[in-house]
Amino acid sequence: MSQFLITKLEHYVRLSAEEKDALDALTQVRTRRVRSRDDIIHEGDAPSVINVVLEGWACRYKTLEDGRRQIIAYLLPGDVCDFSAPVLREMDHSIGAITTVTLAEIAVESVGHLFATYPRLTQALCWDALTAVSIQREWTVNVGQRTAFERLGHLLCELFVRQRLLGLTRGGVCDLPLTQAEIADTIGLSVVHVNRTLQDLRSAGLISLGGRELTIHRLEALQRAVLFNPSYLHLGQEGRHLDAPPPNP
Amino acid sequence: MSQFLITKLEHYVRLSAEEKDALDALTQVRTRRVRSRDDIIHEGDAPSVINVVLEGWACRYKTLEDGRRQIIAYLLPGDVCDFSAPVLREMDHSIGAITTVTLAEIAVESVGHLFATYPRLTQALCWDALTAVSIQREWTVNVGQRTAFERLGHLLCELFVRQRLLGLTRGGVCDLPLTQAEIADTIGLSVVHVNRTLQDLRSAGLISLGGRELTIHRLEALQRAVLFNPSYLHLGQEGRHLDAPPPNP
DNA sequence: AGCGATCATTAACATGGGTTAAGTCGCAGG
DNA sequence: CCTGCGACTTAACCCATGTTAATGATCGCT
Repeated sequence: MSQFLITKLEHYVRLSAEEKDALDALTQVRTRRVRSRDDIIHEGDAPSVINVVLEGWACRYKTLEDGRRQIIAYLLPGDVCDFSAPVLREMDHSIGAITTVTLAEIAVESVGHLFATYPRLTQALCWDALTAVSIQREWTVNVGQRTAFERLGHLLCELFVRQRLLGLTRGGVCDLPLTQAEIADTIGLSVVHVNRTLQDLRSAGLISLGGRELTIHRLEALQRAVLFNPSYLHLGQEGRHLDAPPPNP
Repeated sequence: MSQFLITKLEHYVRLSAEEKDALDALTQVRTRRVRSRDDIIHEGDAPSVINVVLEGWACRYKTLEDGRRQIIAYLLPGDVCDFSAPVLREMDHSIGAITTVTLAEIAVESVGHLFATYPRLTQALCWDALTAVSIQREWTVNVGQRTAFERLGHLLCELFVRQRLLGLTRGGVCDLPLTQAEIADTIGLSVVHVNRTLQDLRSAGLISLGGRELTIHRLEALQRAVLFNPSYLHLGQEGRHLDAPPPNP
């Protein structure tokens, strides 16, 4: 069930069978299904459980009073939605389902117990949470400094590499269940310009995109073209050989 | 010494004298002084201690290969530089001193001891760390969705409110030791446009800025004009009355 | 007091990306 | 089979912001 979470954590720390079982047990107690486009948690809520994505894509987002929306993060299988809930109480942003999403609902106390019992697991979950923060910082760089072409390419690189980490890619191909409007709200561009920029990436022979599927034809070339340096993903030992950053002289 | 850190944490959780003393003791063991413009930690470093700003301003930043720079966060007195260091090892970004900065260097083990001994303190520090992440998310929204005018105003609001939390404001006045180039690299604009936008804010009668000092003449009006909603700062009980968000119908 | 450096300001001009408005395609539902 | 809706695409036009460059202020240092 929590296969993806385990796969991800094992890139940081090797887990014992016992630890994996404990994690697996937790995610099976209670699950929830949220339909595409519905909210998983809404800003202002004080969730009483911790949600983990088991299947499907979700996103964090914030909406300004006048309707402008910024997608702040994508949550893929194995990602934790609301680590902050037990401490901060009120959500300062919403989480929405992109596709239909299956969630594990985990009681806060069971997580506390997990932490107290398995230090290695705790370490791995910390690593994961800190990596999420690092991704957030990189996104600030992305919208702050990069051109439209770079922003879009960078986003696609990230989503591809993150999926590869989960074993969700097939060669140079991966899912990409986003509309262009969602992409636009992610990288701070208009839909029209996302479309234009997508054409540029296609005609540069770097990617194909359509039918919810992304193909990256030359990952290294794309990475170089958009200044994508995967070190912010903190792939760790296991990850590093999977995705050697382009040797940058 | 760690007065600002304590002041900040007390907005989240009331601390006992013993807890405050413990915190204070930690920050007095070893301090370091870094001159304006020098780096406190550089990307790729694996710091062996945890740095806390005692005095002065610092910033997190990332540099792209071609020299573009994005400031990712400001660190004010009481802010922790590198909570992630013990887990992730390598820094994925740099931290630089804006003004001359005094740091407390705290051994990782003493923090572990602190956590084990004082649960309330642990909770407060978690709250603080999670708030920092929330600020990072808001910055993504800021550069992604807001106009130049809103971005700049939003940044100024944040820096003012954060300083007020520390007791560092004098009426509507606070320090602002940033150059326009630094502001530009923070909100993803050119220096020239920051200057223009600053003129707009001034001629709207909202602020005065000069000589490292910012005056906000009408905070509520400014907040409304730039869609600043302080809830992402998670001010908590104590903070809320200090800074009532504009009642937003 | 004068010098050099850094920072702020302004003007003139260029452009990346936004806006508006059609038009097309695919597909779920009646 | 038609209808309607959501997503994608394209074109024409426009404006917010970038670029370049020159001029002033400010300030620490000698």
